[in-house]
Amino acid sequence: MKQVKKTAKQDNPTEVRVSDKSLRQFMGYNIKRTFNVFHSDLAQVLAPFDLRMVTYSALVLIVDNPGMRQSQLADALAIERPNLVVVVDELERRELIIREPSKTDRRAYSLCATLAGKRLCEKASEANRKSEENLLSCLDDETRETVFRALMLLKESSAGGTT
Amino acid sequence: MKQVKKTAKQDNPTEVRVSDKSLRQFMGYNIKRTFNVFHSDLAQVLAPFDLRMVTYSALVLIVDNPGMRQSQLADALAIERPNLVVVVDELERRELIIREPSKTDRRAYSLCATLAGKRLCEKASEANRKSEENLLSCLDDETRETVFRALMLLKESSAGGTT
DNA sequence: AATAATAGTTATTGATTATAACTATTTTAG
DNA sequence: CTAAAATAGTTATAATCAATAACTATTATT
Repeated sequence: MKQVKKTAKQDNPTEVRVSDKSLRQFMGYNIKRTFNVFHSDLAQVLAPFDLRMVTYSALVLIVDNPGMRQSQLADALAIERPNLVVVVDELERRELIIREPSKTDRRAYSLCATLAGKRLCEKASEANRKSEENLLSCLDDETRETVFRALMLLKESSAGGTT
Repeated sequence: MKQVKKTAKQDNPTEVRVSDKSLRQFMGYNIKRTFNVFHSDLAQVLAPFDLRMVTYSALVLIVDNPGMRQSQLADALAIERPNLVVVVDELERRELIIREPSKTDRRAYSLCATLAGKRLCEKASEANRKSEENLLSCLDDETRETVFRALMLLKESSAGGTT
């Protein structure tokens, strides 16, 4: 991550504060900056569990959708199949999930979380909830609900969701 | 959304729709998916101007802050100085900005937009506004304002980013 | 039976992001 | 004033992430 530094040079007229007021008028800019906050926060929250955002998201989806296929997982995560392989490999190596051959299609694997996987998932999600609660503490309940619904509408307005 | 194929396998229980309901409960997840929508939209909007998100953002900041230094720009964009060099190089090569040696500090450059840079910036911003207006059309004015203020609060709650 | 399509994989490339070290200055400390 | 530290911009390089083509083994289509 990037740290903001403060220079000692204050008397120089070119050292005036940088304005991003034009960019702030765009919703996309504000969403990006806000996402950065949530992203770096989540990275810190997940670090103790040795999970990254993508491995965590994958684990949650597998816990919620036992028996799902890798291609479904790739679709849900909006990442390419080849890039998912290493993610699933890691989860399997750590015995958080198992890959068992599908009974009905011998090309495919069924992904299921192990007990350890479910436990880790629950702990990580609980930590995530706590941390988000903290981040969201600056908003009252009604505002949260409004923002929540608005984001749902926005992200589904553009069909598919795949980047 | 992805449609499950109507094949003979439709009766296979593993072919069931994937649920992301656990992830949806997290604001961070919804913000990320929403950002993806805005990001890919912006990429399409900027393509005709031969601008990427980072070159566009840099240009806007330089237009708004004439004489700013590269290190200030890097801070404002939250990217590393070395990675900014190629961005500034490109903007200068295309004669959208000029890099002139600072009068007061011979290590530094003052960045200023050219007339062409200002014009391109204005056109790109106008296209961006139109496109965002379209994306935001699913929200009424009051909701937009609420979301806007909420994002401002959230992104500034965690002290960082653009000063 | 021949052909096309799919699931997962490998290899590879390109883009993005981060780190270390260099130069030319400027600032600070003794 | 001089020596050491800090800063602005740069280069080179490494690490990470995302995208594409092609391969295998199956399954589906005609």
